[in-house]
Amino acid sequence: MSDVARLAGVNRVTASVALNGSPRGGTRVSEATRQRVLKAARELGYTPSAIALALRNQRTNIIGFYTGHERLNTHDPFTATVLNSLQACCHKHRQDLLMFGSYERDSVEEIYASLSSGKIDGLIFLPSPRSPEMDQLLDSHLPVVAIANSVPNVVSVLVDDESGSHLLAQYLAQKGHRRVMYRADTDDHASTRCRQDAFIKTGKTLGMDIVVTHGDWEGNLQPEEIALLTSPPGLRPTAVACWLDLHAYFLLDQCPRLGLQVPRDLAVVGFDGILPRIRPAHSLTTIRAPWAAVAETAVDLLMALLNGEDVAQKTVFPVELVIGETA
Amino acid sequence: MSDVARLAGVNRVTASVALNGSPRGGTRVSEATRQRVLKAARELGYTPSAIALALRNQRTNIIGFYTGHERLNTHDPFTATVLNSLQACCHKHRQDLLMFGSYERDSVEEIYASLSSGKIDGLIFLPSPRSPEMDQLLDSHLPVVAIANSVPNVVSVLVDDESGSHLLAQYLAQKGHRRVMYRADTDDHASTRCRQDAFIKTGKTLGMDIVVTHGDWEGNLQPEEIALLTSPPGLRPTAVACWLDLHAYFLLDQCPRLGLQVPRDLAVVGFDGILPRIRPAHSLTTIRAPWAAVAETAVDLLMALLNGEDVAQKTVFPVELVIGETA
DNA sequence: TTGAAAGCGCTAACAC
DNA sequence: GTGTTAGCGCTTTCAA
Repeated sequence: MSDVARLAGVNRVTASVALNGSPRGGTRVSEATRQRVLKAARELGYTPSAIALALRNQRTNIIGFYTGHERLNTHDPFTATVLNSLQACCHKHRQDLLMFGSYERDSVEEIYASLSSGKIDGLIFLPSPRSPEMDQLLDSHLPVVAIANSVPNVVSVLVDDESGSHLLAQYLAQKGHRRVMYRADTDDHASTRCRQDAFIKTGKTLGMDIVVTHGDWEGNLQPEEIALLTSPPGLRPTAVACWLDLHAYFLLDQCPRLGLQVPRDLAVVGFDGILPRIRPAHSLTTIRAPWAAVAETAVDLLMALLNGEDVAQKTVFPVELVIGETA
Repeated sequence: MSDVARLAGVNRVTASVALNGSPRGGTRVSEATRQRVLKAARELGYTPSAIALALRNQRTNIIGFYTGHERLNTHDPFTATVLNSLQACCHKHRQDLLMFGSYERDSVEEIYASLSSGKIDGLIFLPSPRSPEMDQLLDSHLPVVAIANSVPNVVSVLVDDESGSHLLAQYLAQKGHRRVMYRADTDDHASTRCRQDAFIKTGKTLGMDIVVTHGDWEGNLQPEEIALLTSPPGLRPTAVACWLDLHAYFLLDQCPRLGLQVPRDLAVVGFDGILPRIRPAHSLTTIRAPWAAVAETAVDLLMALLNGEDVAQKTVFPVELVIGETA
């Protein structure tokens, strides 16, 4: 910019104001000088330095996306959907999106340092299985908005997990299912626990016998789950509810191998309603939630937070039952 | 850091050196002072400012990922795979990954300004349909590595498109197919053109009649394609080769509606071999390429470029034929 | 072994 | 309408 100023024959500050306006919007430079400065800038191919601006303004216009303690898996349809929407919404606000993926071997201190280095103005946090303790981070002054899982003392954008589970249990009960297996999350998040508790509560009320099982954290079937599913027809569950669509799809893949025909021998339902880009083999009965809106709202709220506005601590989006061919 | 220095009773620069070492690695501070500084830093919860460092060193340790002119679609299995791998590899190099998604309405100037604002040290470029002209960008001094499509004068990491198409044409010919439809990319990239040309060349040599068609840019079937596929058995193609797996999957979805049973009535092959996280309805015959390695290599090369090393202008990875149930 | 000076690129606040 | 000053947080060069 010094060069631009020199070429235009003005002071650096004048150039700055000519290019980017003055603090209180007042006309500072004459039209003639402004034109001269603009011309000089064009000739020199001047591009403002985002870094210098960031240092000056204490604001980078970058927001971070952090998913916790396995590396960011963009293959995951849920993560992909959220990421897509975050990206679009950041763009709308003229912010950039920085991806944080941490690994097992990273210490919490490292993550903390990385997150609070000033590189980002705020953080969108998608709590995931095996996130490290985030207390320190959340105690810091970095504005954070959590997605999908409520985190104490953090602005959170959620979907109505309770209603979703309620709808599913009701639907299965109405279809006559009384012995039901619930494939729960291995980790204990507010949201996943809520889905589980609500399902069990409604199910019990409607006369269901519910057995809770856990896949591994990727959703693969465990030996005890296989044992249960292959026990004699009068004993084995007639329906399985999975806490996440992905896990339901994995189960559906295994059914032929287990000699189970869906939905005749086994009904399967999921939760999240995200349609993969490539149509899967089964059309799943599930709960659909407006994840794009969730992500967009999260960014909007984060921007509001950055502007010093007060925002709602919790935003909850409604969900709906989508009936597919699996239950 | 001033605070840390004050608390430790030393000068700012002494603190700096104590925390991060001196330029030429010489011992500069006594162990006693170093300990005092470290202690002070811990007490004050000091975190270095990435921005100040960036301004000082002219290096942000952020690298950008740019896919051109529609918004970054992380839902796309190909993009997801690349992104995943980029993220992991950036982490390995202790770099952060910044996502650039641009939209139709963004002018090339805006994109250029954004990319060359100094926010990123270098760029991974995934040329995609409808990328804007990047000449200006590529003329700039921003180090760039292109993925999947070779770009003139830019370091590129590619897969062997020619061999892939050759293998596919050979396979289809050997299965007896003589009337073949080639679903080409709507845009004219080096890589996609290479796939198409090689397929046609090998196919012709082996006695095939090849009709080239184009889906829309998302891969949906167009009226003329439907007309072709539903023409009388003796006339219509017996096989379809798609330039991208995604488009093959879209076609496969439509086949039942067109009264075509795969592979009896129609053989379908794709190109890229990326397995979606959720198993699709069909196991596709395709060309598999090591995309994770491609992305990783791209980051490695970019880092080398940033360190002022000379790197190969082109890196080409081999591919292999994967036989599924669709051809 | 430590301190002082200078500067990375930019702009709010204040003179003139 | 324009120029001067000072400082965002840090580090390299040089002098003590």
